[in-house]
Amino acid sequence: MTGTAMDQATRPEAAIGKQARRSAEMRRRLCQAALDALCEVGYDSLTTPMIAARAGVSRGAQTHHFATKADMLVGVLEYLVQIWDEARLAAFGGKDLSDVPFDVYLRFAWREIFGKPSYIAALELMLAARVDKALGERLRQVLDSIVGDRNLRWRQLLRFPDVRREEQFQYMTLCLLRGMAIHASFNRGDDVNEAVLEAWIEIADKLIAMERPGAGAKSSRRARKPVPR
Amino acid sequence: MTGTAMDQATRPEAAIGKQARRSAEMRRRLCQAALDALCEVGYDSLTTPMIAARAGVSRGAQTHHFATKADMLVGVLEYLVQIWDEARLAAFGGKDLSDVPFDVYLRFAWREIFGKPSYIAALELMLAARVDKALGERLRQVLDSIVGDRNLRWRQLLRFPDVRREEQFQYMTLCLLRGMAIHASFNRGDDVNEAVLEAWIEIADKLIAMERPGAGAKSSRRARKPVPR
DNA sequence: AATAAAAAACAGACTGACCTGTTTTTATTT
DNA sequence: AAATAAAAACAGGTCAGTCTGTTTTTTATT
Repeated sequence: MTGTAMDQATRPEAAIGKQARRSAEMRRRLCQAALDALCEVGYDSLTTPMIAARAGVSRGAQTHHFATKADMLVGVLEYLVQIWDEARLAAFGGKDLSDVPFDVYLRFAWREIFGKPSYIAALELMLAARVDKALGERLRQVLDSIVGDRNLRWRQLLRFPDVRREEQFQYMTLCLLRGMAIHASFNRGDDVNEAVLEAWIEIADKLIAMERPGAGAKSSRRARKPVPR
Repeated sequence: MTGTAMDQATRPEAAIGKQARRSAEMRRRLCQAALDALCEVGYDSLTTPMIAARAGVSRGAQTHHFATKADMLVGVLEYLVQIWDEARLAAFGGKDLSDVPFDVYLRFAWREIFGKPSYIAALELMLAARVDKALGERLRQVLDSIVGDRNLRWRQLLRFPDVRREEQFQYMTLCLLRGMAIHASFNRGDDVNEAVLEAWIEIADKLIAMERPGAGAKSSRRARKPVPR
């Protein structure tokens, strides 16, 4: 019906016109409401009327912007990705991550992304994608669109000579963070996650030191210039 | 109404009577059907009529054994835990795990438990528990009932002098496996999990060697008697 | 042991509520 | 005036829980 969700949702809201701005604002409100609802009631109980009500708009307005529920869900994930981006920019700016110690970045990732309730929403979407193949394809597309940038950031962060091992390390950390998110959700009131995070940092520091070319034991915590050149 | 689910589901089906056996069989069929359905259509689309239909029983029979949907879900998790137990027994018997190398156990855990589609079902239940507090309490109770045995097994497996660090290591591995399960579900057709598993084994071996008292580099892969005594 | 009473297992239908997607109407912008 | 945005009502379908009735098994009684 309308253009794809991404076209409008991610388009920088420049001076395109009044209705475009109104439209973008409405989409944002709906996505925010949907995300809140998803966090609060869970994927299973999430309904389109409820999203509209929370956004304070009619169902008609909603269906105009998001024709189907799947469209709405894709919109939510795009919105989330946007939030993550903004959080990263707020923490590190657009700067090269070569100067950021691994533990600093990891703590940021847990605190601002994986440890937040909204990440559970993302997980629920991913699990829902398992059975709804069409939705899954669209969600994967959203996440794939940032995988390139993410790899680049990790490249700056770790700078393993062996890129294959670097990727392994990256995915391992990702799996760990996701697992921690689940643990935090299910066994709440449990401080084991903090300990696990610290333990992984400890291990990671050693691993990074081992993988890097001129390795000293604590090389990862004090970063130096990106490339000696 | 009837006794708790566990009483009947886990009670050894000895000569208690014809009715008890029939009941246990029916519960088993329903739980198996519910698990299958959960794996196939996902938590969101799981319905009670659909479970009954798959089990080939009437809805009346179903509601007799599981009055509410939540009862049914608790039953599924109990059933799953039972399956995991059986898989472990089939692989290692009831024997002490002190002789089992870590990598063997970890590979088993991935192959027979976390890497299976049914583990996603368990994850979906855990995520559903986030919003349904009452269900969550019951599910946690089911899983808590095995946490003692699990800790014992890991104690045999790892034998860290520092139990605190051992627990850390255990939870770290658990988080990793859960994260891998999600990755396998969402990004299927991806062999990165195997690599991550191997990488973790490699790291773990070193960690185990470091934590153990008389440590040689490869001490973890060739296990020796539980306690020198 | 035989029979009557009670309890448990099973079957099928019903209901009130709610959800998704669609269609029809009204308002706002260009 | 034309097109887009928003509102409101509608239609078809489904689900969870409940209820009534039937069959099978167990227990109590004589």
